[in-house]
Amino acid sequence: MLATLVDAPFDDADWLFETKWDGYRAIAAVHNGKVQLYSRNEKDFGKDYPAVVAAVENIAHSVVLDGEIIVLDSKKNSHFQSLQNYKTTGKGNLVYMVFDLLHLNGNELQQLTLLERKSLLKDVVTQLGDKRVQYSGHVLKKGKAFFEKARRQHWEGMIAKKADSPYEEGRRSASWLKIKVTNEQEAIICGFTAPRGSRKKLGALVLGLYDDKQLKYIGNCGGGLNEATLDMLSKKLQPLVQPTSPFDRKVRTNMPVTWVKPKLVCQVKFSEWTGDGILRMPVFLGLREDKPPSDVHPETPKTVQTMATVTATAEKDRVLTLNGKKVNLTNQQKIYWPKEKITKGQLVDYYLSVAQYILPHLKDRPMSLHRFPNGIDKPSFYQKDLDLEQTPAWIKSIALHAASTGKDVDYLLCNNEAALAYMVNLGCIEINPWLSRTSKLDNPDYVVMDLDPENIDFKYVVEAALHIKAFLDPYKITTFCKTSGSTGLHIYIPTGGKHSYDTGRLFAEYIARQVNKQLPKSTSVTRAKAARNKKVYLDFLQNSRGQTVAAPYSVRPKPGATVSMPLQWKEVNEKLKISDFDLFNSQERLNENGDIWHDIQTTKNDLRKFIRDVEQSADS
DNA sequence: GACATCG
DNA sequence: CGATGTCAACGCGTG
DNA sequence: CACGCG
Ligand SMILES: [Mn+2]
Ligand SMILES: [Mn+2]
Repeated sequence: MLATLVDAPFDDADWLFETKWDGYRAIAAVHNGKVQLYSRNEKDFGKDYPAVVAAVENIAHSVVLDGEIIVLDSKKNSHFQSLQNYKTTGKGNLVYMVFDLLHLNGNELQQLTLLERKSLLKDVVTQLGDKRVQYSGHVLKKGKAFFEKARRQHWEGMIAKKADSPYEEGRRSASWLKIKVTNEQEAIICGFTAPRGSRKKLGALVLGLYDDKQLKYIGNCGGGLNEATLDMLSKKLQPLVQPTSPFDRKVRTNMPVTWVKPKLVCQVKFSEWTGDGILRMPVFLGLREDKPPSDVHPETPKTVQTMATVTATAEKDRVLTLNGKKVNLTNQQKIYWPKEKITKGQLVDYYLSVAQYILPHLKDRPMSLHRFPNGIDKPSFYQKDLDLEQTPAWIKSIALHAASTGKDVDYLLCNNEAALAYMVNLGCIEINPWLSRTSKLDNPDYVVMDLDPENIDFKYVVEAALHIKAFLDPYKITTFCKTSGSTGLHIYIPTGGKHSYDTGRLFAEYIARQVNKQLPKSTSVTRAKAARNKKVYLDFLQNSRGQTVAAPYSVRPKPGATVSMPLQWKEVNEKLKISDFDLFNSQERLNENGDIWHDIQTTKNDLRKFIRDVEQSADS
C-alpha cells in the first residue's frame, strides 16, 4: 500500500496521522522463526539488515509486518542519509519501525480496519520487547497540529491514514496520504559538469526524470555533495559515461556536460518547481538504489483531490479561464460522493488534470449528458438536447435528427477543457461520447463489446474478455480493453470508420454469439435480465447511432469514484479489480504511462477476412 | 443546474 | 426577496 | 404498441 502525495494538512475525525519515517520501506514475513525481509520491489533486504532479521526472528507468532527500516537519532528523528551511512559504516541506531500488520497466525487481516490492525500490531511489538523493532504510533483527528510538530522536528513529513481503511496490497491509495514538510523528488542522474575551484571529480549533477515516457531535464544539482559523496558518485558514474546526451531535446546548461547513461537514481530536496519545470535550489540527499530509473516520474503534490484542498478551496463558486473562455463553476463544495466525501470541485479538478488524455477521445463526438446535480445517491437524468438559449455561445454543438421522436437534437461537442469543465459543472460525473464523429456520423470508429456481469464473479468477465481477444487474434485484429469503471469490461475494436453502425453491430453480435458458444455456462447474449442471471452479458447492442459507452478515463457515479481505465492486455487477469482505478490514483498512472489508448484512432485493422467469416455464418 | 413563477 | 415547481433521451429487441 | 434494457 502506497501513499498519495498531497499538499496540505487537515483535521478530520475519520483520519489518523503518523510520522513519515525516512528510510527503506520493508515487508517482513515471519513464519516458524524463519524471516523474509524485502523491499516493495521484492528485493531481498535480509543480507543488508541482518540486525532487523535477528530482531523479528524472535516474534512468537506467524506475522507479516509492514514498516520502514530507519536509523533513529537521539531526538527520535530519522534521516535517509543516516541509513546510507549505516550501510557503509555499520554505525547508527538501526530500527525497523512498523506501522501495519497484514497476517497474524494464519489469519488475513487486510480487511480489518487500520485501527484494529494497529492495535494487534502494538501487542505483537510490545510482547517482542526489542528496541530494534518499534511501533509507529499516531494521533487521531488533529492533522494540522501534527504537521506543525513535523515541521518543528524537521521530519520529512507525515502520513494521513483513513482510520477504518483496509490494507490495499501494492496499490497507491486514497486512504493513505503523504504530506511533506519539504519537497523531495527522485531524479535520474543524466550527466555531470566539470569541477570548479577546490572541488574534485565533478561539479554538479545533471538531473532528469520521465514525464509522459519522455526523459526530461529538471536541472543541475550541486548542493549536498561532500568530498566522500563526490568520490562515490564519480566511481559509479565513470562506467556510465557516453558521448551523447540521453535527452531527446537539447538542454541549456551553463557548463559543458559529461553525459552518462540514465541509470542511477538519486533523491533530492528542493524549494520549489520553477515555471518551466526546473528544480529550484536542489540538494542531493542520496542514491536510491532500490528504484529503477523507469519508475522516476514527477511527484507533483496532488493539490486538487484531497481533503486538504476541500478546506483550502472552501469557496462556493469558482471562475476558471480555460481556452480563453470564462467558465463559471458553481457549488464547488457540494458533496457528490457522500461516503467518500468527494466534492464537485474535486471532480472538476480530476477532469482538468486528465484533460490532455481524455479530450482526444471526445473530440467531435456528440455527447449524451448523464447529469447528477445532487450527487451519486440522488436522482439523475439524461440530457441530449441543449437549450442553446441558455448555453454559452462558445459551446460547440451539432443538430442531429432523432428517428424515434422525429425531433432535432442539439448535441454538445466536448472539444476542449472549457467545454469539459462546463459539462462537469452541469453535474456530468460520467462522460458518454458517441462511437462516431461529426465527420462521419453513421460510421463508428470502433465496434464495442460491453461485458456486463449479472450476479457473477468478475473473474468470468475477465475470462470472457480473453476469449474475445483469442477469437480475434488469429485475424490479426488489434483490440483495446478497459475497465468500465462500473462492473464490467469494455473491448474496443477499431474499424477505421469503414463500416456503418448496422454492420458493426452485426460484427459484434457474431463475436458475442461465437464466444457464447465457447462459454455457454458463464455468458449470455440475451438482454432480458431473467435470462442472464449469474452470467456475463455480452452486450453488442451499444453499437448503434445515438448509443454511448463511458469514455476512457471517465469517472463513474459509483462508490469509490471509480474510473474507466484503459488496460494492457496483460493486466486483464485474475488480479484485476474495478476498484483498482479511481479519481485519486488515475492521474498518477497517466503521468507514468501516458495514454495507452493513444493509438486507438490510428490503428488500422484489416477486417476483410473477418467479414468473410461473418457473411458465411449469416448465409448458413 | 437553470430558469420561470408564486407568495 | 426566497421558496417552489418544472424540465432535462434514445435505439433496439421482444411479446 | 408498450415495455425492458443500457
Ligand atoms: Mn457495461
Ligand atoms: Mn451494457
